[in-house]
Amino acid sequence: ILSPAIYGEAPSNILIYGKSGTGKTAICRHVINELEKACNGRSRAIYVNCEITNTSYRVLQKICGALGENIPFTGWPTDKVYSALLSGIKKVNGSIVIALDEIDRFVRKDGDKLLYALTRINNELENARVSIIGISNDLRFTENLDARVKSTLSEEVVIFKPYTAKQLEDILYERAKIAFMENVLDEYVIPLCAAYAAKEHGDARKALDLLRVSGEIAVRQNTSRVEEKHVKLAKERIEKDSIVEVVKSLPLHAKIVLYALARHQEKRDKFVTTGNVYAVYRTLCAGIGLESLTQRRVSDLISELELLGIIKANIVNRGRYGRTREIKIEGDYKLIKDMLSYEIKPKSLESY
DNA sequence: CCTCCACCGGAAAGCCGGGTCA
DNA sequence: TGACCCGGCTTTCCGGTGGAGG
Repeated sequence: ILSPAIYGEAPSNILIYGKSGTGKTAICRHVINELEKACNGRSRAIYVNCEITNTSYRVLQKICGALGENIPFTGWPTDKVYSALLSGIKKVNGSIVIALDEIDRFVRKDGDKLLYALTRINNELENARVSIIGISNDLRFTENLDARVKSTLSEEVVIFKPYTAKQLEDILYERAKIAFMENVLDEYVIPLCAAYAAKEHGDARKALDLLRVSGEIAVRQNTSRVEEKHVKLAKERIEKDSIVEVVKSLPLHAKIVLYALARHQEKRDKFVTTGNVYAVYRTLCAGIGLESLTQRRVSDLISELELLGIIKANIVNRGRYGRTREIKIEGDYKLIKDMLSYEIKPKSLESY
């Protein structure tokens, strides 16, 4: 699709979709590098990761910087930045390919104004042409774009399918050759890593993490070989870490609700109802001198926790005893409880 | 077959911090 | 600088509901 750029012509705009770990970024960067090499300075290719550079201004600044127009990282009015961009572009006597990675994050935060400007910039140019590569892992992100932007941007759409287990294996074998000494990997280690990752929408990054952590665990255990059990341990550790991450970043009240649930579940292993959780939640709030939210809101928080996959909440009808949700923490509630008990310290823990 | 429990979940409006604009 | 807007979070209000028990 990009080959016209080699002759200084403008390639079509491209939208690339794919789940995380399917190689969008890696391939895009590689292709862009090759492109720059192939066209020998005639055309230019610029890569911007919008997850880090996530405001219009800074994206523009990045692009201008790459075109040799230095702009302070804050302070200029937008129109001045645009004219700097224009003069930067005019210096190039060919086409310019701009890759915007994680474009959905940026649009969510800053809207589509910049994209609109970029897709229309060609109208003001004579001998240079700009085309855009948008990379997103959200298939629906174009839905809330300006219709004109949407249609120009998706001249070409490329979808990256998730890797199959077999493909993941190939990738892992390739890397293992570099990372491990010969014959330290047990025969089933790589297929197992691949299989785990394939289950999670074929995420190659996950597969590689799994293999690396397995290796680290084996080293720490002073064994000379990496075996299946290490992979299993690695999987557990990665899962645990990600739960810890999610729980840490929860808003305060969600944490208290979760803590209430964990404490309740510790007492009785059975499912807990919304009413139960709410009662415990209120005493916890009172304990730390915090205004409690309404049950309606807590009900929503519970739904959010379920969406995050930390808890399970099924709606059940218990006839005479009403309709409610049966809630349970997925996996290790002790871990969650211990984590949160540091943060939430009721004055009277024993009151419940 | 009816009742009524104990919530669910939609709608609408208020609050608040942050940003925009003239 | 003040009027205004926006979006996220929260409250208020309320209609809806599947089935155990009468």
